[in-house]
Amino acid sequence: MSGSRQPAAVVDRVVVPAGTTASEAVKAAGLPLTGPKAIVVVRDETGRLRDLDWTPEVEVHVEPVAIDSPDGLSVLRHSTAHVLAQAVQDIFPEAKLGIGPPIENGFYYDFQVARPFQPEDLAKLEKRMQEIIKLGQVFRRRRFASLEEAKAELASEPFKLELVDIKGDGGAGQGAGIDTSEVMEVGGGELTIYDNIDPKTGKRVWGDLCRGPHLPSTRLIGAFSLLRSAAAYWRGSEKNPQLQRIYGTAWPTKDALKEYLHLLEEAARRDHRRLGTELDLFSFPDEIGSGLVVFHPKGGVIKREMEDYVRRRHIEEGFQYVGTPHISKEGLFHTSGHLPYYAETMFPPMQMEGANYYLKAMNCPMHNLIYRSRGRSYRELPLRFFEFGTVYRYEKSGVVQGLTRVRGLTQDDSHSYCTPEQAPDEVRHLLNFVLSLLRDFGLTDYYLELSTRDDSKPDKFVGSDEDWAVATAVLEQVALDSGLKLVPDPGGAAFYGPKISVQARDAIGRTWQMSTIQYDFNQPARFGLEYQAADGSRQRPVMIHSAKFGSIERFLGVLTEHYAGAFPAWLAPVQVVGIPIREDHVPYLQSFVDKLRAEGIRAEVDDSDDRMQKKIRTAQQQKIPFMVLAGDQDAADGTVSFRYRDGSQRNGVPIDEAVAHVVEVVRSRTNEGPSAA
RNA sequence: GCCGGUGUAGCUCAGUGGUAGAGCAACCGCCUUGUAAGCGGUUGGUCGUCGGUUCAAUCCCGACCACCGGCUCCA
Repeated sequence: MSGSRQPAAVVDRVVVPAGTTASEAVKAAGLPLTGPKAIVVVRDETGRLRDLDWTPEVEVHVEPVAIDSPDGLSVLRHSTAHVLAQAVQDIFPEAKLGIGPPIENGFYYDFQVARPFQPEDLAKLEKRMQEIIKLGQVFRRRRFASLEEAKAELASEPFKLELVDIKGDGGAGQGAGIDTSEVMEVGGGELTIYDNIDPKTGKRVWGDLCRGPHLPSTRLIGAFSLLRSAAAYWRGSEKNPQLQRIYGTAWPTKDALKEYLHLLEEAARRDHRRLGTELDLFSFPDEIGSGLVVFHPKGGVIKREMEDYVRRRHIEEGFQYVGTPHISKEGLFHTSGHLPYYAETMFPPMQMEGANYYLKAMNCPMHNLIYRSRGRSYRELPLRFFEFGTVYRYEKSGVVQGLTRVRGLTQDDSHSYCTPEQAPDEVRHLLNFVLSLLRDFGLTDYYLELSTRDDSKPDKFVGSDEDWAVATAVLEQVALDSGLKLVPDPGGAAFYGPKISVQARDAIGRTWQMSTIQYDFNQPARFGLEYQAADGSRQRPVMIHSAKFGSIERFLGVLTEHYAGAFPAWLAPVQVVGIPIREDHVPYLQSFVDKLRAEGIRAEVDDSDDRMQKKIRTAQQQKIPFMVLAGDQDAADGTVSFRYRDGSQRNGVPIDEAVAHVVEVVRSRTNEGPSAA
C-alpha cells in the first residue's frame, strides 16, 4: 500500500559553512523547520543522511530532506519507534529492547517483556507517547569511544549487546537476516547512541543504540497510531526467542494519518473472506479441514468463467490441454527431485499395495511423463502442455489464510518443452501471454521480480553454475526487454531454476505476486527427456514452467479484493436482476429475462414479496451489474428501466435494445461499469 | 510450527456460575408500491469439540480443533 506519498519537492542544495549546524543553513535558506513540510534531516555529499545538528568541519553542500518525502517519512517513523520504546520502558521498566526500524507506512519495535502486550497496553502506550511528543524531546547523537564503552553502557540490554558483539566481529557472518544497519553503521566504524533530552531541564531522559538519523524534536511527530502487537523471532530466526513486536504508523499531519487509516478500512472492506461470505461465493467448512475451500454456486460461476476463458486462451496460444491425477507413487517425486526438498510441506504418504502414494504438490513431474510417453521430434517443439492441476500442500497451521494461502489449490499450470535456442522466445511468448491475461481480468499495473540462486546456500539449489548462469541470463534479458520495472530477488529461486514473477497492483495499490515463469534445466535431465534433432541426434530439451494466475483460488481472492466484490459484468455470478414495481409486473419482466437467458445471460427476476426499494437495496448489496425495473409505464411502452451498480439510470429502454445492451456489455468482457454515465 | 487474541442462531454481535438474547436473513401473513430497509408474526442455538472443577459450567481450568493478527515458511 502506498498511501499518499508524494514525490519529494525538488529542493536546491544549501551550503553549510564550516563549524555551523545544518539546521542553521536550512534556516538561512528560508526553509521551514516546523510544520507539515519541515526539513528534518539533510543529505550530505556522499548521500548519507545527517541530523540537523550535524556540524561539519568544512563547508559542505547538502540537500534538505522534508518530512513528507520518502526519506523524511522514514526518519519520522524511526523516531516514532524510539518514542514508543521510551514509552514501553517507562511503563514496563523490565522491558528489554530489540530493534525498531521504519517500514513501509510505519514502524515497529521489538521488546522482550514478561507478559505479551494486550490491546489495553497499546492504548496506555499511545497516551504515554503523546506526553513524550508534547515534551518536545530533542534527539541527540552521541558517539561511543569504543566497543567497551558501548557494552558498559548497554549492560542491561542483552539484545543490544548482541548487536554490538556482532559489530565487534567486524560485521561478518551475518547470514541470519536481520538488518543490523538499522542500529549501527555497517562498516562505517561508528557506534552511536541517540539520547533523548528534555528541553526544559536539559537532562537525558532516555537513549537507544542507533545509527540514526532522527528528527530534531519529537514535536515534529504530527500524528501516529499503534496498530497491533504480535510475536516475532529475534533476528528473524525461529531458533531464537520470540520478542513482542508492536506495529505503528506515523505521519507528518493528522490528515495524512486519517487518510492512511481510511485506506486500511477500505482494505478491510474489500477483504475477500468477508465478501466471500456476504456474496455467498465460497466457504471453508471446518469439517473438511483447514485451508480447504468449497465453492458455492455463485463462486462457482466466477471460477468457471475464469477457467473457461483461460483454457480457451491457452489453446489459442498453442497449448495442449492435458489431465493428470491427484496422487502418485513416491518414486515420481524422487525422480523429479521435489521430495527431498519439500517432503515437509507435502501431505504424508498413504500406503497401498506396498507402495507409498503422495498427494501431488506440483504438476510438472506428470507432464514430464506425458512428454516421455513417446519419442519426440524437434519438429514438435516448443511443445506446450497445460492443465488446471489441483495440488495439495501441507502449509503450516499458522499460515493458512483465506484463499490466498490454502492447502488445496488449482494451478493454471503449463510446461513448455523446447530447445535451449528456443528458450528466450518461449519465455518472451509466455511473459506476453501472462500479461495479456492479467490485463483481460482488469489488472493493468505490474512490475517484474527476478528470483535467482543464493550462491551462499548451494544445498538449496541443484545444477551446475553454468546452467544457472544461462537460465538466469535468459530470464533477465526477456524481463529487461519487456520495459517493465525489474526488481531483483536474490535467493528466491526454486531449487531447480530461476524465475520471473509478475507482481500486479490492485485497485488500492497493493501488490500481489501473480504469474511465474521458471526456467528449468534440471527436470529434463532427471527424467531423461529427449527429442530427436534434425541431424538425427538425441538432444535434451529445457522446460519452462509457467503459472498465469498462480492458483485459481488465490486469483479469485485477489479479483474479489480488486473489484471490492463488484465483478465486471462478464464475471458477475448474477448479471441481471429484474425488479418489478408491483407484483403483477413479474410476468412482464420474466419474459424479458427469458430473452436474456436465451442469449446466455445470467438473469433472474426478484419475485419475493419485498417492496421494490428493498429489492434494489438487496441487488445493490449483491453488487449486481444490471438492475432492470419495470412498472405500468414501462409495460405500456414495451420498455424497461436500467439502474446500474453506481446508482445511475437509463429509463424507458425498448426491450430489444435493452437485451442487446446487456449482451454487448457482457460479451465485450469489459472490466468497466456498466453505467449510464 | 511459534506467540497473542477470538469461537454464542445462516450473518453481525449482546449476555450470565443457576441449561440464552438482539438486528439482519429465512418462513408465514398483511400492504400493492417507480430507483438503497413498509408492518406484524413464526422458526431457528448440545453457547467450537472433548475432559476436569462444582450441587450446578455457555461462563472457571486443561487439551484439541478452527479462525484472526504477526513471526518463520512458500515448489
